[in-house]
Amino acid sequence: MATLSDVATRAGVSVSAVSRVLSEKPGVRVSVATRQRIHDAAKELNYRPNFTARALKSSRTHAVGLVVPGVTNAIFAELMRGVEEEARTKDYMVLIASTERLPEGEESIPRLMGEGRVDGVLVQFGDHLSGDDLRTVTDSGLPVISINTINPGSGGSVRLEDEAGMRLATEHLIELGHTRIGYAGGVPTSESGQRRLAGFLEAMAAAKLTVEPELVTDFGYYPKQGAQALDAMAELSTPPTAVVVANINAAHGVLSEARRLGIRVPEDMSIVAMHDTWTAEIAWPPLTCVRLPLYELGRAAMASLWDNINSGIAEDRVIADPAPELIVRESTAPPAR
Amino acid sequence: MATLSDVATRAGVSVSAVSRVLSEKPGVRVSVATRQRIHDAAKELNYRPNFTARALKSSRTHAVGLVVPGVTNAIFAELMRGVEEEARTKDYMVLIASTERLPEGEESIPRLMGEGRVDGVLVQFGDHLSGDDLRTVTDSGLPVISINTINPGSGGSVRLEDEAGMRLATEHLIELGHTRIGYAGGVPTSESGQRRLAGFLEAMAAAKLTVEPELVTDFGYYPKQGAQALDAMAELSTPPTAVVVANINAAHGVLSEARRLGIRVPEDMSIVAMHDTWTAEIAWPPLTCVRLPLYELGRAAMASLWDNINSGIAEDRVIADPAPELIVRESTAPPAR
DNA sequence: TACTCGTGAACAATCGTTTGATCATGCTAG
DNA sequence: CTAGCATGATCAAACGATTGTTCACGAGTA
Repeated sequence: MATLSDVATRAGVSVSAVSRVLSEKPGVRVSVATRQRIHDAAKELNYRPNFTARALKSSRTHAVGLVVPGVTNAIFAELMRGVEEEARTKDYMVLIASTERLPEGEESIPRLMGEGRVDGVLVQFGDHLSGDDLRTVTDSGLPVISINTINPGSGGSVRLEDEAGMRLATEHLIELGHTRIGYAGGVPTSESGQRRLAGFLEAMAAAKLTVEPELVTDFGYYPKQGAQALDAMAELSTPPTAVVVANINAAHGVLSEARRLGIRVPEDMSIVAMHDTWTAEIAWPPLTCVRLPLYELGRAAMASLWDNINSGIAEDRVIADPAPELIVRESTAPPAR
Repeated sequence: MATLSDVATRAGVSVSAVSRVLSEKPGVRVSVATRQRIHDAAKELNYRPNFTARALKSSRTHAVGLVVPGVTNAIFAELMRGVEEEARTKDYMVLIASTERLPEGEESIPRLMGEGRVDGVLVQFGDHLSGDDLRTVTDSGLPVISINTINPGSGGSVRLEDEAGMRLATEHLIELGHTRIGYAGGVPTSESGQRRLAGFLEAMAAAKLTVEPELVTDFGYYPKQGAQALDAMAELSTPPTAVVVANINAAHGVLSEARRLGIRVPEDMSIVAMHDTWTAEIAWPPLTCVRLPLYELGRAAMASLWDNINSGIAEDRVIADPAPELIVRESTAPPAR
């Protein structure tokens, strides 16, 4: 690990000269000859600036934290891919902090943030992460971008067109001729969950369809909770002929539970899900989904955080490009008659 | 962000006193009174040691890099979960570096490693990452643990019982009565790929079954390549009645291609796959798999790296606990007769 | 009284970079 | 001939923590 002073010695100049030349700031007065010698020496020694020293001096770590509920999740993976890629273009690194299975009293988030490890944080709140945790984060004074939740405190946010997406999904079922439509939503405290429900209700209202309370569930976004939702609906005297599932992971649970209960999809029941990950295609039947730009959401989140870090501006952005798109596969069909 | 000297001022002592008290090294001589004042001051100011300063002084960043081929991958996710969790117990953070879609000439890996950002690196080589890249990594002088590949240079490794796993998968098909069994493997340059193929061949040899060369393919571990493999086998005058797929992701591709070609699974063809991720259950039919301890592999990798960082010892470990296990679902059945 | 020794705490150097201030040199202009 | 100035480079002070060394003080001993 060659240091600046190693290079300086080899080139026969001072460390400051080396630093200035190598950092290529405009307006430094160094002769062509020494410039050359410095570059040569640096190359010969394979010099790389020490990140910790740089970070200490400049109080910039060129790293951001990404706080997510869990990593074994295709939705998260897409998001993360976007974050990663955008970070690369900005010359940033990404530190993952999963809140999955956090022992109580766990300190990893405050530690991540309080010790100057990162220049900012991207937070995607899952069901089990509350506003309190968010406060811990925002109170740290670090730039924070929250993903899919409008940040109540300061700090910006990025989110998707959840409402429009759900409307699209619901309209698809309505167009197919369904009138008794169920809704399997996320936990009611989640903000994006509320937006999705709103989208569903809007579409139903626009079609003058009634929404019976027992057809609206809010167990959560995971496969097991999707299964729970289906159980609840299947128990009804007249189950719905179609279900809008607010999350594709939950939809996978709905699908397996349907199989277990002998409900044929889409013959007995149509399923349409929010988010289009690669798992939609391997499911049986392949899931009809509404594709929201998760990858772009990740990129936008990182880009916003970068802006926030560098200029302090914090906005709430809605990622609407590409627009929500219905991907029709084989889990939806007209209702049996 | 309170610093040591802020605390020192408030407690009316020197920074060194504060440092010694707060770091709780045994054998420091500080009176109970000042000790108390220091602790109080630290608490009041919510002092947290600055990570960059600490790292610079101690040349320990308490962070490791995790280099993986891609993040949108259930196998990787399991692995990463293990790494994460073990890292947490060791008070380490994980920096993800995905080699997916790396622009050519991309420098992110050498940068990650060369700049003193991390204390060590975990590398999982995908198909498109060669020994050359590995050399870049090992040459940096940093502790490296390679995952699922025995490191040709120095540095330790952790891997799974690929051979035993494939034997288990193959024996399952043999026991069901299959004799004409195909093999859809990974790219031949991959070391774990070679071990898996060996396991398959061993099991076949032990059952005195012949392995026709055209039934052994090596397109790769991704869904599309699984589909390719099936295409190649379906074209044969007498296709196999069962296929061992060396990777579950490829198996998903096999399944959809089978559907496209009108091959019923398991009636016309049985499929057994390596690795058991949550996607196995959402597939149709649910995939019979061999479960290898991916999560434990991740934990072991991180633990090994930690050992390597702290004591310089580098071993090649095989993670054999829990042992490979066959999970029978619905993609395998006796051959039609 | 003078000396040693233990105790509790401060001093100061260091890690590798960055950057404002300073300095030596040679040249031009008055 | 010298003040003034642009040029090219060095000096030195940070950033925040760690740690070997030194120092002041009082108690114990000869």
